[in-house]
Amino acid sequence: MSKALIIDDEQQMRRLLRMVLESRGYEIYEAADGPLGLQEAAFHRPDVILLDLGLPSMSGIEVLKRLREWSDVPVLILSVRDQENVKVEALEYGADDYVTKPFGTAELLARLTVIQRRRFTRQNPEIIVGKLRLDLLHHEASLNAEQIKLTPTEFALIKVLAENSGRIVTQNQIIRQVWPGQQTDQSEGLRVHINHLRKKMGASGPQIINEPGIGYRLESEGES
Amino acid sequence: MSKALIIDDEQQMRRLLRMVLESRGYEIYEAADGPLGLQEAAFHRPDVILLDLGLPSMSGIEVLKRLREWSDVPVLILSVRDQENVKVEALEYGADDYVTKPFGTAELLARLTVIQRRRFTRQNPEIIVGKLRLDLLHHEASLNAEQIKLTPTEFALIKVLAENSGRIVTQNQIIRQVWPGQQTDQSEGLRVHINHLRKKMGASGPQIINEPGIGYRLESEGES
DNA sequence: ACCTTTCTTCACACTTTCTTAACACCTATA
DNA sequence: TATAGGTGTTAAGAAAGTGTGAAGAAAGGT
Repeated sequence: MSKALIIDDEQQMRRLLRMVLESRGYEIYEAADGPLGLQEAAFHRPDVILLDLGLPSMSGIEVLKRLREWSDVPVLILSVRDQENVKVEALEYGADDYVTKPFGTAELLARLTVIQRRRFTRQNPEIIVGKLRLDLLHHEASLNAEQIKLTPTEFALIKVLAENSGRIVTQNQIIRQVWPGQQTDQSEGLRVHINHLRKKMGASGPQIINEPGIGYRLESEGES
Repeated sequence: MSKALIIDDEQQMRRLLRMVLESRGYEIYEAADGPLGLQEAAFHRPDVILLDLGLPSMSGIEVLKRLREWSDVPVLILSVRDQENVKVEALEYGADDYVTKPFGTAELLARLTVIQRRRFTRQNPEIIVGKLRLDLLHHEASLNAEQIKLTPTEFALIKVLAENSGRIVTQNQIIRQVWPGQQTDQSEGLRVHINHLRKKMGASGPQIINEPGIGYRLESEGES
């Protein structure tokens, strides 16, 4: 049975979510604000977290940030309409998906299933981009079936790029996921690590393309 | 190739749907009543199900209910006019959309595409104006599903226009949002960036219309 | 404590993007 | 037709962003 943690300050919303999720067999924990939510997350180790962005005392973003320093639990964001910027920020900090209030229960459950399945497949997990293969379980990378040695930072970096292969990943997205809970400007170092990765991957594997002023994009070798 | 399952008791309707969908490259399975439909769904694992609400022996709602106990496959409801209550009920039980008989094939195919895409793609914050699509998370822009490369300033500019598409945005409004905290007169540069955007978007996408003395307006290609 | 590995910082060359400026154009008005 | 205000277009210098090598700092293992 999956455990779900609901972090929302409105009791009515918590009750609704509890009903919907319990009917699907979830075991429910609730928290009315951010600090409590983090506490519950640490204690009960839920399999998925539903996080409201409009919390009192501590913003949802802040909760997510702290959470991501030590946990990879799937997080579904609950937001109201017209918070586009905040939603983008939440996804950059590693939220998995979001639904907009008010939402249909069918949509909510579908998204929950999807993000949980995504994490689950990552327990025996690998990401493949062209000739590059990342073994997330053993933190090993191979190119053309030949193993290449990556440092932890390099691995975290290529992982972010590979998860979004073909799409641009902004520098903020990268930095927030590779160096969680860091406030110093890391964009200096980012360039260096990108440089190292390019050297190790060479010309035969996927290419790390720079989009000036925005970020980077991992492109499978075969594509245009 | 996508697999589609048709659950309908009228043979004539099944034949019609099969023709339409096969011409679109779907692989078709059929079932004449609810129990058979569930069986086929479990066995073939279709990518989408077309479900008639007026079934004998087991109602469409009942089929949907049972289906949703173990599957998240997108379901398109086929209903006749004057079944509003049933349609609402179907949506509450997790149907994705419905069409009313008799329906046009174009509408049917369009809805199928939409609900399938909705299931499998992660929802990113995006703005869509006609053929133009802005992905706010990845800072990507595409026109006719083809990616176009925009610089950061260009992206910020088209974003402001797209958020207010159809409406006039004054030059001051634009400048304040694209160059926040700037006091030097930026209206010189604005014209240049507008020019670049027009070139990159060409004649097929939305048009940037100038309203002399006031500002600009983004107009979706189809409108007057 | 030592050595090794990894990370960060810095300097500088290079590339892309932005801003500025000049001028052509378009439209309304006298 | 002349004039003026606003706009479209182009080009070039300025600014910002990026690639790269190396060296010092930090972390980890022995």
